[in-house]
This record gives sequence, structure tokens and C-alpha cells, in this order.
Amino acid sequence: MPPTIAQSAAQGHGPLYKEVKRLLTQSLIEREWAPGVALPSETRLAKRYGVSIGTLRKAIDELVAERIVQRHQGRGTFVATHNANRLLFHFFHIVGRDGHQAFPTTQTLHFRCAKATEDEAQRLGLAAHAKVLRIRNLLSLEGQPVIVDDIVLPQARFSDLTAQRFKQRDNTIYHLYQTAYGINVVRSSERLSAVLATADIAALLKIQQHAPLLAINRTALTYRDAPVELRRSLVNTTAHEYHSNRGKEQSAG
Amino acid sequence: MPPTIAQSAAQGHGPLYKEVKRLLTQSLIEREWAPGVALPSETRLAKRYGVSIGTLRKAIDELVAERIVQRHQGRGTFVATHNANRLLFHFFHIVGRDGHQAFPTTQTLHFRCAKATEDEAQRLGLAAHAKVLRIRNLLSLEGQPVIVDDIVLPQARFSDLTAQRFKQRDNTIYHLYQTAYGINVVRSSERLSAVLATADIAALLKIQQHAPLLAINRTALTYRDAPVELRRSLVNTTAHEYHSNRGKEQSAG
DNA sequence: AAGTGGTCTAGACCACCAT
DNA sequence: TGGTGGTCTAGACCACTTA
Repeated sequence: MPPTIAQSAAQGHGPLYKEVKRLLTQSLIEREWAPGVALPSETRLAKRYGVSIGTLRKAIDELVAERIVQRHQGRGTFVATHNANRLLFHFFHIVGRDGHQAFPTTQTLHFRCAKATEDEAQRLGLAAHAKVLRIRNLLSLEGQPVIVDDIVLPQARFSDLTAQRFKQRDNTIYHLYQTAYGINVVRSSERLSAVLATADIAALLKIQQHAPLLAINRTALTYRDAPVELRRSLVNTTAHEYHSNRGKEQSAG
Repeated sequence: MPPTIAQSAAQGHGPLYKEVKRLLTQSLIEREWAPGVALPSETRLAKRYGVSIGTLRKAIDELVAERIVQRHQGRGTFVATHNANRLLFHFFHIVGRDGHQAFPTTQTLHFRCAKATEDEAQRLGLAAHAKVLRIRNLLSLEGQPVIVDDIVLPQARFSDLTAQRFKQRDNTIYHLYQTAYGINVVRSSERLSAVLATADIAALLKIQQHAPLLAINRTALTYRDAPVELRRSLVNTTAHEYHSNRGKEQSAG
């Protein structure tokens, strides 16, 4: 048999299914398959890459584990889309002290263009003093203000994003990135600490100055761990908590 | 062919590899294979359960994803043990603001027997007013006190645990549970919030009263999500942060 | 009825480790 | 050298969805 595409591309390095995964990821990056649409069937993909179904499935298994694609028996394999459920399960970790989880309502307070700080530029992989968008949102749960979000975006990748367009989205912020800017947030890295409320934050959250707040510093990442957004959330944890459930749902059912 | 053990046990319900996983987990619970020792080879296990290697491997794949067993090519598959590395990777989420992670030193301040509160009994699945052990530890990083841990254990499962034995352990606390009491903590569920330091905690951490602290409420779980320990950690996040890295390392490489 | 993903099998070959 | 897990294959059959 002549060498297949996948075999020659692999050049003998590493497992074949990793190379297939790399090719699938590349096609996702290039938007060969857009969010929400079905990939070709496993049979077709296996033929395309010149591998067996088992090998193809092992590559897709990893993309499923990373929540980049979703399988639906009888229907097909789909590129994951950002929606309310995905937000609540994988990106919004705030729950009520009774365990109840609610979808937050958002009010945009600021929308500004500015220059990145040294730290921001470094964390976003931008040149020093590159332009960024700064957005401040107030998030409410069941009518009460609970979170102040400060978002930093690289202006170059969101060049025509305006305050109006941002506010007029009818879905999650990551859905907007995904559909309007071709930027697919696939995971995030977060660092948490405790701080005291400053006067301005206290006013927004309707709490006393120097009340304790949970600070969440998040970097949102797209394919191959490229950073696309910085976000600092200040959370009033009087009636809510941050939920970190590791293990079960993260890996296997 | 006559029906195999696994097939008859499954009674036609659900996938065969899930039933194999259940049988493997049962053997782990019953300590047929103790922590640190190798399971029988995949070939042997496949014969034992009357399934193919592929099916057996799929069952073990899930146990590996849940970090209950570890595979080592050429050597075998081993029951995971609790050690410093496992603690740092999967249970101790505090890192320096520079990203550096250090192993904490522990000083035991209290070791008491008491009755469970209503909430504790409920969270540990105990009868009301059941006996519990209350342990307070002061954790230091690079010589500085950073965390106060309050641990609650069901006394029944740790009946002969004394303060001396607890202090004299030469490894992690979960290692002690695993080796001395046959209790294998496999994952944890955590809720985080921000609080103000009380006078006693402030004194221990050498900070001012009313300084902000990160509060981590953890439930440690063993096989099949049975709760075995409650722990409340109060963390001075002046020089350290809580690191929540979801996705990559949790699921697939 | 046709097409999809989900499960299961049997076997080959490779990479790695202990002896 | 023999045993282990790691990869890859080819195919059968099942469960589910859509039309």
C-alpha cells in the first residue's frame, strides 16, 4: 500500500491518532466546519485521512473530552457552540449557597479603547502598548448585583466591535466572539484570591466598602491554548459561591 | 458460547465496559489490589471478565481518567497512591503569585473529638450527633503561615486515630487515610468564597483582623462519591492564589 | 430504510521495562 | 528474552435519529 496522507504527514513521529487530531483541529481553526454544523461522518473522515475508524474515533474522543466537538448518536458529530448551557457548565462557576445555579443578566457599564498595560500585553501575547478594548459589566443574579466583570480584549482581533454591537448581542459573550469574530473560546485558566471592596465597586454591588470580595482572574483560551481574553471578576460571595468540581464531569462519566 | 460472568452480571443493562469498570471498582474497594501494587495484566483481566482486550482497556481508560489507577508502559497498571506529587497536582491548589508551587509544611494546632453539627452530619452522611474528629492545622509556605485548615472526620471510620499518630505521619494526610484506614480519597468538591479574618485566625496567620481571606469548603470523596472528610481552608492570598486549571490536564493530553 | 455514532471483538505489531 | 501496556486495523452488530 502507498503511504497515506496522515502517515506521510506524521513522518514517523508520534501516534497516528494524534496526527489525525492535529489535522482535525487545523480544519476547525480554518473554519472548514463552522460551530454548530456536523463534521463528516466517521467513515468519511477515516477514508479522508487514510486511517481506520478506531483510530479516527480515538482522535475525536480527545476533542470530545476537551469539549470542542459533541457527538450525538444517530445524528452526527458537531462543532460545539457557545450557549447558556455551555456557559453555566464550563465557564460560569458561581452558584447560590443552596447549590442553585442561575443565569446572570448583564449590564454594560463601560466600553473603551485603550493601550494594554505591560502585564496585559504579556498575558495576551501582544506587542507592548498594543490597543485593547476595556469593557466593564455588572452581572446580576435574580435581580441582585453580584459580580463586576472587567474584560480586556485585543483590539486587533475585534476591530469592528462597538459598544452597541456588544450590548445588542442576544446570547453569551463567547457566542458573540464565536459567531461574529471567528474566535472559539475552548477553555479558561483561573486564579482566585480574596480582596476588599473599593468604594466604586462597593457602590455598584450595593455593599459596604471594605467588604470581602472574591477576585477571579481568568485567561480565556482558544485552540492550542492561544489567549484571547482577560477577565477580572469581583464577586460578592454573601449569597453565592464559586464552585470547583474537579474529576467526574471533567473526564469521564 | 455460554454467557460469561460479565455478560450475565450485566443482565443486558448498559455497556459491557461499564460493568467491567464496576467490577474493577468493587475489587478496588475490597482491597483485592492495594494502593501501589500492580493489577493483573490486561490479558489476564480480559480473560477473568470474559471480555476482549479492547473492552477491558476501555474500562481501565475511565479509571485512569479519574486518576484511580495509573498505567506504565512495560511495567503494568498500578493502584494510585497518595504522595506529594498527587497532592500538588490534584488536591492542593494554592500557588505563589509568580506561578511557583511549593509543598506546604503542617503544624497541628488542635485534635479533638466532638459531636457533628447537623450540617456536618448531613454532608458526611452520618447520623445526627455522630462523633467526629476536629483537627486544626496551620500550613506554611516557605516558612510563612498562609493557611488555616479545619478538618472534620467521621470518628467511626478513624476509630484509633490519635493526635500523636496524626502528627507522626511522614507523608500527606490522604496518604495516612489510604494506608492506615483503607480510605482512598479519589476526588474533591470545593466551594470558594471571600471572608474577613477573625481575631484568632488573624493571629495565626500574622495578619490584621478583618483582612480578606479566601475560604475553601471542601468535601473529599472516595469511590462512588462517598464523602469521607470535610475541610475548611482559610487562605491569606496576599502572596498566593488558588489555581483552577480546567480542561487540558483534567481530561486528555 | 438508510445513515449515524456506540459497542465489542480478535488479532497484529510496536515501545518499553525488567531480568 | 518475555511480559507489559500502546497503537492500529477491519469488521460485525447494536441503538438511535431522520426522513
